[in-house]
Amino acid sequence: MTTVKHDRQDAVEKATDLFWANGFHATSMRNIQQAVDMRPGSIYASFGSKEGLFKETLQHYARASQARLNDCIAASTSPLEGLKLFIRDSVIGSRTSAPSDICMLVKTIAELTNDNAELLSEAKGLLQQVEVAFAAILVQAQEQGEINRAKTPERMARYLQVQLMGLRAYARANEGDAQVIELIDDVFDSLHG
Amino acid sequence: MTTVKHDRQDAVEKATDLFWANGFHATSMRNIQQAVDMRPGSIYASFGSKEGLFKETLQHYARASQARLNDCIAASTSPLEGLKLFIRDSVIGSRTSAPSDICMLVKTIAELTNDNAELLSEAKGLLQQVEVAFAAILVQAQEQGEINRAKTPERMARYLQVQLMGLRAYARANEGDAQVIELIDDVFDSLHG
DNA sequence: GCTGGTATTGAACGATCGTTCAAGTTATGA
DNA sequence: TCATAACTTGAACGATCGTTCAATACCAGC
Repeated sequence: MTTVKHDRQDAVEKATDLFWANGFHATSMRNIQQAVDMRPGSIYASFGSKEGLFKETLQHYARASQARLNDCIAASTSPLEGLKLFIRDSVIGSRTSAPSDICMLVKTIAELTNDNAELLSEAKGLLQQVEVAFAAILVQAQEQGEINRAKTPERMARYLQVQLMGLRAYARANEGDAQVIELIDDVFDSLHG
Repeated sequence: MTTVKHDRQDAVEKATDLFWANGFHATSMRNIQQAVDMRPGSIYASFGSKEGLFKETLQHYARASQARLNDCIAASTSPLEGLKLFIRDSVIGSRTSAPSDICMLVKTIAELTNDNAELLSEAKGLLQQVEVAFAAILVQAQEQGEINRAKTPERMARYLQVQLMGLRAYARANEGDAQVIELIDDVFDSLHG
């Protein structure tokens, strides 16, 4: 059923791509109006403000990331391999298909300050949810004996989060894929030891 | 000798703090005019444009970072310990004293796009210089037998770069220092193995 | 077919953006 | 002391920013 009412979900997705590619400040409402084919009045009726729309795109991005993580786990024979697939896909895959190499949440906490305190803490909170998801998967990996129990799942999840942030930032700064793949292998080798 | 001519170096330093804290787009020329106590004409006579000034601040930041790295090496008994001191200081020290937790160069490549291609590649180039400096120090560490020669200095320098980027981003996203210190110890433990 | 509410339109608002430049001020050398 | 060069000033420019709102178009229920 097609309605005259604009598709909210579609608008959020298109806005996400713009914000992800260009950041909060460098994306103007006029850029968004053009991308989603809505006039300012409709956008403001739906989302309230630029900040309101941006907040929804952050949540949309995080939701999509969680779904991709679940897919990677489901497609793999073990939890740890699923994690590696996810990280590989996040770091390498984003280079061509995604709007930016860098994680949108990391990009956001890098760009924003206390001038946009609510958006900043929203991004921080969503990042912590990712870490929690990592920890849950690592618990399974420990139970299945894939990794030893020398370190707590929380500590390893923290470690993985640092690696993912660092790898994606590094991938943005440097062109070659080969070196990055090598680095990812190093990360998962160190998890077994 | 105090001249009526404004102090270029001082202006660059103050502009660096502003750009580092708020990013390129969120820092207006009027913010800078106020911080450096210059009128627009003088600034544009000295630096040409906002982009020109920003480029100089990137170079100033990189120069200061290199100097701090040298200081850390000089203050330590071994190359590897000097590196650890540098990374510790970069990640923990920046939390209170510096304008931002995150490396200004990483923040820049996260924020900017091809709309500011020259600034983007300038930041990338300066980041590569840091990696080269890491590699040179790791060569010394290998010669002194601090770390084995299983991996090339370039590969380990790449690894360190990823860690530094990741740790500083993580430090921005999460409050506690203790967890970050733990993570840094993990990094240098893995370098010996 | 008419009516009442809901959604959309696009011109317009004041604020702020990066930048320019004629006018004014200060230092220099003869 | 005065002409000239060097530097600073601050008002002003056009463009664009996020946002508003009266006018218009649309559709459901009677």
